[in-house]
Amino acid sequence: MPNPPAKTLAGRRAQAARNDEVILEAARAVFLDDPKAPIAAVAGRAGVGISALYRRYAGKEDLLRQLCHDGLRRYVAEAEAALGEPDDWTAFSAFLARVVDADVHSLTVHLAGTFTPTEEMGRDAMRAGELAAALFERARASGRLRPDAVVQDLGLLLEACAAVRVPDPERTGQLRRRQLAVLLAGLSTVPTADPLPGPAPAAGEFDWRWRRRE
Amino acid sequence: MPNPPAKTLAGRRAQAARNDEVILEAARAVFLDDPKAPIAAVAGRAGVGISALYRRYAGKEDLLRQLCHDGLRRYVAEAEAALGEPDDWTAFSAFLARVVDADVHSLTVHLAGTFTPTEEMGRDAMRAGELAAALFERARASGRLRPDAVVQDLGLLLEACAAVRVPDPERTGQLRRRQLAVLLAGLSTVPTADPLPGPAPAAGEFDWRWRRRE
DNA sequence: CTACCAGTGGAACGGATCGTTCCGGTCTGC
DNA sequence: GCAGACCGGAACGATCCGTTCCACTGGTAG
Repeated sequence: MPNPPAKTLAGRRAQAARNDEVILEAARAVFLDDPKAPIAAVAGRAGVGISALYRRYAGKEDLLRQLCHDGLRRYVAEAEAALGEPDDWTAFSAFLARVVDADVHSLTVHLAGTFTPTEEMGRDAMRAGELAAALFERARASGRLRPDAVVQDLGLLLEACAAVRVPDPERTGQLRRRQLAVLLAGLSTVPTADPLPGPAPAAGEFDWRWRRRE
Repeated sequence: MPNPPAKTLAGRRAQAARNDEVILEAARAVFLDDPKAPIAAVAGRAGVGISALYRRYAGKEDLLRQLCHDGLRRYVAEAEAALGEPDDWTAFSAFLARVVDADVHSLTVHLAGTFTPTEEMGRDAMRAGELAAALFERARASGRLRPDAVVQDLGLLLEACAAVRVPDPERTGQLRRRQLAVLLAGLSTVPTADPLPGPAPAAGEFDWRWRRRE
């Protein structure tokens, strides 16, 4: 019981431990793509049976809650890390870039309401708000933020970035960075010299929406 | 028999004509709120029975198609109207404001894929693209647009505005205007003097997402 | 070496949802 | 009057989905 032979490969315990990881990853991918995807889709994506899921989580709600809480913790972690950055504006914009890249917004806000939150999540959410406010105030103090912007504008900004979505996840990331750059420029007082990032959106790149869904 | 008339305007034909309007309006409201809402929700919102719907449309797909096509026509109409505006930048930004206000983006892009489009819609979509490009080029010619912005960035911009959503529709409109102002400022080369419009988002204004959804 | 059982795949079940059809009733226009 | 346009809404059948259940397998303890 104490020590499994080889951790790299076979072993029932090893497979189970690996499945923990694989399932969470699949769940993240699937539910980010569609917050009300069926549980079977997660199992399919993970390449495991449904039992493997129900062995780990009491039900769908449990899984969603965990996923959302993970996102919240990620948000808090990124904010704390950003507060360590000396330059005020850099701390602010880098934080947003990290959050956008990790798609934390979809993970938290878009999954919220599909489960009953725990008290700990409430506390974490409050802390997240405080940290964001701190970063925002530092950015404001740097004088580079429009004076009429408020912390809550970050909610609009993150929503705008999360709304960008194309079939290819990597391309989605690039376009979100571009969107973020435009929004940050719009919230800024000093005109930026940097060009808009990423390959610009191309003609027909959004046509996939017109193809029949599901 | 236990049904009193209770109508303000007499005439069966009049009621039918009124229902045409009421149903379309209800359908717009309902499907804008949730693109895959059940047909019964539209009937309920319109205050009519389901038959009143099926008398007018062959099926759900038919209704969706009509709604989407209406949105497309609205887009084209607004673009044509905007092209009449003498000032290049004003034509551009006013067009976007009208489109955002009418929520045309949700009506078209978000409903696309839920039905098989007609050829006429294809033509209209193409014309819409050309008109948007014309407006964009005029804005660029005015020198007020960042040179590295492209027409397709309008897709990102509209998506960002459509993503703003709170329970109160009027408030949603205000917040979308604010989002649009930030994005336009971000796409612009000259710093704008106008402050961000509308009451700024308030603390807790986005908390409704955390309340349990249906 | 062997008996056991943690861990698994996936079929089966029951409930919910939704598009569409159908029928009985009402009221208008003629 | 009365034919039929028009309506409300129950009923139906097709999915879809969360969860349970069961047979099976191979690592592991003793």
